[in-house]
Amino acid sequence: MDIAQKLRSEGFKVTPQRIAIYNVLYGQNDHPTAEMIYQNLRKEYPTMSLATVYKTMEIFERIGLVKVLDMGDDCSRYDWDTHNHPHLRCTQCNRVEDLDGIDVEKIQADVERLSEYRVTGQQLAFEGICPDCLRRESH
Amino acid sequence: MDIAQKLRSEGFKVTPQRIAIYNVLYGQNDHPTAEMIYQNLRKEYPTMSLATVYKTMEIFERIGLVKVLDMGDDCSRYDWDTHNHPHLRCTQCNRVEDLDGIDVEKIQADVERLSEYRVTGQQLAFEGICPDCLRRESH
DNA sequence: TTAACTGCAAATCCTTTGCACGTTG
DNA sequence: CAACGTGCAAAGGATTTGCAGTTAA
Repeated sequence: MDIAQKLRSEGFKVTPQRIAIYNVLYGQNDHPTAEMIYQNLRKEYPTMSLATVYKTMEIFERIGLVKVLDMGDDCSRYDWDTHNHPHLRCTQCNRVEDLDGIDVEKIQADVERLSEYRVTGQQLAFEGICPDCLRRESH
Repeated sequence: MDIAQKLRSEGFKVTPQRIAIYNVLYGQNDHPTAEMIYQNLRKEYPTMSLATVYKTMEIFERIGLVKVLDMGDDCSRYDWDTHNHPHLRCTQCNRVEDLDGIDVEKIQADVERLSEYRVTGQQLAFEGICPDCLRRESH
């Protein structure tokens, strides 16, 4: 099911803005902020507004089309890949990356067992220095 | 080493406000927000200001006396227990709790191996429904 | 004594909201 | 055509900052 169908099936309308915003997000792997998405779209849609980006993201989050990330740098970042996985932010170049290979299901099961919570969400955020910046540092 | 000594050894002055703020934090296990600490202290220190709480927390964080938590509810929470451990927030009563028993060192080592980052910080935040609220729900 | 700290008020930054106009279904 | 969406501007809320008066060392 593509975004247009997903939106309609959840009772939302399909607009050029929503499609464009999703495409920006989907096309890159950089976990952009609302501002980054907005700047990216201004060229093509001169009337695009930041408010529309935020409103769209709220809908996308609600219907499971994006995951909102708190990476500890005072603004939300968005990920089109909504399966649970950890993220890393480089404190030097500020990039945010996905990390595969961690068994998040096991961690969540452990958390449920140890806490007796019914866990409904998780945010595994790491910060550090990325390989590129480490290399740059050693010169 | 107590807070007074720690502050002095790091070149900061020891003030009644700083001691009071630390004591509020240390005395309870509720991971309070700046606002909660401020409200808690107004009785005893009528002139206490929110700005002082924030400025104090910044210093405490810098010298390793507190850990700042992002629990996804739009405001920072503070934890006097700075050893790495996961936190849980109940989405119904909004409490934030510590969780012991997860091997965070192993997770961090896995993250470093898989990503090749030098990891300097981590934030393991879970949300869900706490045992009390689950019980309340089932009535 | 003096460098640091406090606390008020104002500023800042991200995000949300109100509303008139435009668009989708 | 009725409900929903857009985009501007203004509001909101957490946090930070400037600064004059106060305090720790």
